Amino acid sequence: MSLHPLRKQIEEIVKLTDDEFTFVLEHFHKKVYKKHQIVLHEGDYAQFDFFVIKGLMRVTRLDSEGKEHILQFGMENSWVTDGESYHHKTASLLTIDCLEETEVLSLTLENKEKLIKELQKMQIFLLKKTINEHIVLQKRILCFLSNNANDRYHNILSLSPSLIQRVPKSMIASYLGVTRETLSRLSKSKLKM
Amino acid sequence: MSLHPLRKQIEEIVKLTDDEFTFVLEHFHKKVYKKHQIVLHEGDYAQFDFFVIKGLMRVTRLDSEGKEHILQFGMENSWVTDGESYHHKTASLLTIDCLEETEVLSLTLENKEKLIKELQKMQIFLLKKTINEHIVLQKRILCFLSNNANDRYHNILSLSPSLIQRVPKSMIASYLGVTRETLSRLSKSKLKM
DNA sequence: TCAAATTTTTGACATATGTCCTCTTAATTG
DNA sequence: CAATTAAGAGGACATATGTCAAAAATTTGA
Repeated sequence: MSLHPLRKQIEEIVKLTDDEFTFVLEHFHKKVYKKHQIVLHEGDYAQFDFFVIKGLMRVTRLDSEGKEHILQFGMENSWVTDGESYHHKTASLLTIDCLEETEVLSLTLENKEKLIKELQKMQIFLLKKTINEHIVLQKRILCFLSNNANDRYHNILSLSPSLIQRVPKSMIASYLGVTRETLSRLSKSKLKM
Repeated sequence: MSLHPLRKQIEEIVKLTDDEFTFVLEHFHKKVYKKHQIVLHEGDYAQFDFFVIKGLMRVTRLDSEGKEHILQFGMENSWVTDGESYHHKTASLLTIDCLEETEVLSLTLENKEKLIKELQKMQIFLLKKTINEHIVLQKRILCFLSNNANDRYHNILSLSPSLIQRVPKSMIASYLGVTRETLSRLSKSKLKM
């Protein structure tokens, strides 16, 4: 019998009883979005934090020249939102859409705050989860600081090999901060090594 | 009468009584480090999370070619540590040193965990603080994705004008991910605009 | 205050990456 | 299945950034 993916993630940090997990789940809403569906438009307020059960989401930002940059991919077991808009209730600068049909559990800020008040364990979980995400972001910054495009590409190849199978290389390029042409040429120089 | 800087930061998120703040402070140790002193060596375990009262710290990483990259500056009211080493008790890949004589309050992981168990408000503070730091890191990543060196430089100029006064430009260059020569040339192209 | 050390600037050139374009192939959809 | 769209590769050239060496400016310390 397989554990619910959300429960599995929570229990990597704090153990829950069946009743507690049922209680947790009551704060979420299950939703299914279609491929290409936009779940957060730039300028809107991010109402939800999404836990991805199945599928693939993408968080993007348009720059001043109209170019799109990918800040994050959200695969199974990832959490996806615009943190600034969600927590500070401001207009979002980001867009979130689905690259595949995507099933999520959505959590409003209200329900998140209710949940952490009612169940102390969830506050511990959220703190540790946020700390772990912080570590991941720091590593991504270090990757920008100390690696060229080729190294960043190989880095993501080894960190998320499955992602490369699921999204076009032009999106990987956007995530890495290079053009698709540059990425296309890197695949060669890699072979030389 | 001026509020203790740590208390001020905490109370931007949760209110504390005098007794509560005294209790919080008991979990910290005050330390003063000399200019150039290294407070975390690469390979060591990060024993402390530092809250900077006065002075300036720097978090760096050596890449595979021996080049140094600056991940973070920690001025007054900043928190500085290697999160991965501190929370996962692993050997640090980072080095932390002081660019000025620096006075800090240091917090061991043990004391942090004691504190959040004993005082629920501190858990809320730490969660919100971590969320805010997360937002800052995401913005830095977006800055790498969508801006060239010139724009990144002007970005930090407007975000942290005081930092520019306190550290050599070569360190700003390292923080921005460019060479000092490139940064030096940018200061010109800026004037053209 | 002066000499030494550090930091910044500059030049000449090399390399990495971006831009615009075309062509081919693969994927999607009606 | 056919028609359309999207993705990937590649050429030719432009621009941004890095490298190395040296000079100029600034800071530091005796």
